[in-house]
Amino acid sequence: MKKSLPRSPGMDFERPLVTVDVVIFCVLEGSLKVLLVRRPNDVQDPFPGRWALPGGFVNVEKDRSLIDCALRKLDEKTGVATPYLEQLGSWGDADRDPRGWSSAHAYFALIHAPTDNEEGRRGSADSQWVDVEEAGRKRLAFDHPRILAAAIGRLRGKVEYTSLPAFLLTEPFTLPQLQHTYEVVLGRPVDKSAFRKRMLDAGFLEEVGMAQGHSGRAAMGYRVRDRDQAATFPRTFKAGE
Amino acid sequence: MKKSLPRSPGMDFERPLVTVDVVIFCVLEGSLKVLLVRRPNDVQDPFPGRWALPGGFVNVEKDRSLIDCALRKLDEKTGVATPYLEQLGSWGDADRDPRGWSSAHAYFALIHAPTDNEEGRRGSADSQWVDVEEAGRKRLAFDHPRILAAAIGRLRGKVEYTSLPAFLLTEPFTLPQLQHTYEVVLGRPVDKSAFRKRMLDAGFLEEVGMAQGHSGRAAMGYRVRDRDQAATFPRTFKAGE
DNA sequence: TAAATAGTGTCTGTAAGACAGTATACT
DNA sequence: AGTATACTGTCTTACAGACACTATTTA
Repeated sequence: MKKSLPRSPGMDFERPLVTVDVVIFCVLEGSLKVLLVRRPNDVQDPFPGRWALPGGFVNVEKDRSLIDCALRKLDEKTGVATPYLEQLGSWGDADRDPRGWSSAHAYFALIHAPTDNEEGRRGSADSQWVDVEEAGRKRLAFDHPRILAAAIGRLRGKVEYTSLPAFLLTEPFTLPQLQHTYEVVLGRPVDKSAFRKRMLDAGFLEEVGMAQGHSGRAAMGYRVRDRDQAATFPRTFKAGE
Repeated sequence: MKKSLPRSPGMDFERPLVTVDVVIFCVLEGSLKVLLVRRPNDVQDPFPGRWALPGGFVNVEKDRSLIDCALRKLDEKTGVATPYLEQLGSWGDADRDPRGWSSAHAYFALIHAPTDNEEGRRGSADSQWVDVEEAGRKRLAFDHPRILAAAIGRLRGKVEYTSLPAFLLTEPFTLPQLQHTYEVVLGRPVDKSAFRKRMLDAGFLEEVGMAQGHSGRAAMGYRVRDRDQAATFPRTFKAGE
């Protein structure tokens, strides 16, 4: 297969290792969590037994593209096939992997909280949902601390002016639920009236019937109109309630 | 060197090709330009003779990191050592390079217009400053059309709420010059009064004495306070003058 | 003194935060 | 009826766009 062109004379140099890592977020038990996996406890392996972001080498046979590779890893770890997925950046240098010059393509994904029957809410022995604050303090493998920090920074930043938190909820959801998700990610309260105006004016939500089930007045249920892209607002949030 | 750990059994798979490409912008003759290079006219080579973005394979021996590699390519093509440099994204799949599965790390750089004595203003036979509109219509090598489109989109987008155009000018510059640069990149006029308030309030500029030399009233000269990061504004521009 | 360009002041519209008020569900 | 929650209306403030005005330079 391939090598349709004659092998150029300049092509016989050492190639870097290429990995894809995915920072997977969800909101669970009222706080923002990230999925960490435990590296195999094998002395052959770099960082044995340490927590790390899910990821691994690109498989030239199986993966048609970087995004395919990211989706594959996400599906393997969470069973979620259609998340919000965004490229975060890439990190590559001679020292980040003891096995050699390596470059990592990092993605970040937003998924709704796992239900009790899938894979267990709290994770398993080699895979766990960890509070972002706590994950930031852990001594993760490779340069995953800076990748995680970049992901959290990007998420917190974009929440100020996009509809990203909508992808952290199961549909349909109500505006109070969405507001709560914003508050969890931002780490501060936001004004109810301003919040509702903002979300409804942005026009990315679609009414989908009343949602009942708890005490108090019933709320309108919504879903996002176009799950392939986030809405952006013209202005950032200010202080709050 | 390296290979300090025993070669793991799972490490003998095919590695993708890894390249770094740089989208280099400047403002020349009143319009936004991008640097294109001509690929060698060699049948061994993919896309012989076609225009492409400057870039090439990561050299594991010479490049300590991806950014180093990007800076090296920029310096080789333009002689500029301290540009504004930002990671744009990465593109990788089985088909973008006929020589095999390849991934490209793309950066974009903003530099001031080349002076007449360096390398020639319009470029040379194998390297040319091209208007972005025209470059967008060219049939560039590889998937460079989509990388270029992403870079232009990112630049135009960020100009709405950052100080990026300041990096397209030689220091010191005046506020009218800066406004003109914004207008060139945005492709539309902006209001003078609002513009000045915005720039001065953002506090990223530093007065550096009056600038004379042409007809009309002399203007204050400025330089950016911290060349390592762009300022961001709370709001986006609206329509204009 | 006129032309050209730099810089300022004032008005207005828009949109968000504050917060109190109204509506509708369940017990 | 009372409580809990969803939703709306009104006031105020901040800030950007519009645009006319003043200031300072060169010809």
